[in-house]
Amino acid sequence: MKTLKYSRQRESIKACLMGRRDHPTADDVYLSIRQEYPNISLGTVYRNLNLLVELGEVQKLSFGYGPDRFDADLIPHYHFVCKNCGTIADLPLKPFPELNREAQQCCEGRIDSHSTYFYGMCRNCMFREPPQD
Amino acid sequence: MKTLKYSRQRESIKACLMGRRDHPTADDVYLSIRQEYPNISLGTVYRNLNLLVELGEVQKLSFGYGPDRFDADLIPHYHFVCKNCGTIADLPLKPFPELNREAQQCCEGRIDSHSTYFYGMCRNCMFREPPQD
DNA sequence: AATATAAATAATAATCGTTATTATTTTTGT
DNA sequence: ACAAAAATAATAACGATTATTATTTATATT
Repeated sequence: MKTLKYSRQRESIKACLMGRRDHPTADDVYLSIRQEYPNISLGTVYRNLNLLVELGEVQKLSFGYGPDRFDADLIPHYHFVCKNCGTIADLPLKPFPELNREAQQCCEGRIDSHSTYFYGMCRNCMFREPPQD
Repeated sequence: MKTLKYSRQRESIKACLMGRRDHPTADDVYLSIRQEYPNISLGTVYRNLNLLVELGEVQKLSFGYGPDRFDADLIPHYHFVCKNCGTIADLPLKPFPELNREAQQCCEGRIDSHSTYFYGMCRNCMFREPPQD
């Protein structure tokens, strides 16, 4: 069988993710880790991020456009995406289980989960941008 | 200003989308249109699909993995994704505006919309696949 | 501590989905 | 019929991600 072996790179990747709140992309993580391990390769970052997702230690966020993001905060929560600047923010909002129940009532298959992203304009952009007409 | 000109290819693309319920990818549409216009190019399909989305005549679906899908059904509704076979199904479920309201209460920016996808196993796969342990 | 193994790595190529470029064709207004 | 603008087919380029491979590293066993 395939056993998991320790790797300092993986530790560093996980530590990096746990240390930030900005939902970095694989490339963001790569740039950050490079300061400690200057010749880590991007492929290693991707492989370990995916591994951590499989292990359930990290979650991957995919919303419509741009590269995927990673989040080490395992407490279930929704995300907000600013359509203007692309920033992702955590919403301190517990996922609604009743959504799955509602959907189940009109679905012939079995519903296990849902993913919801909220879109709009973040506070920063609201002040910086000209008001919409 | 930039005016829109008729194109038979665009008409065919829209007709194709309106004629099917399976949420095809750009490539699916391409293969279908090729029967009528054997040397249409994939770029033309992408360009027109995006144009139709901008015009609000078609919606684009992006959920986590794989290529984007397109849907000519403009009545707002949610979608179900089978994690086993990848099929997309419409859920005859009106989007919940209260979701936006709930999220707005704990968001400093302005929330305009949300996108929700439900994941699970479709009826077909439930019967075909060994029951999960 | 030395050795054998299996897994992880860095470097790099390859893939996938999509967008950009450009010379040519088609639409449309005069 | 003609000119101007837009759309096209063909193709190159792109960004994000995965696959390949020779080398290095971690770990279990001697």
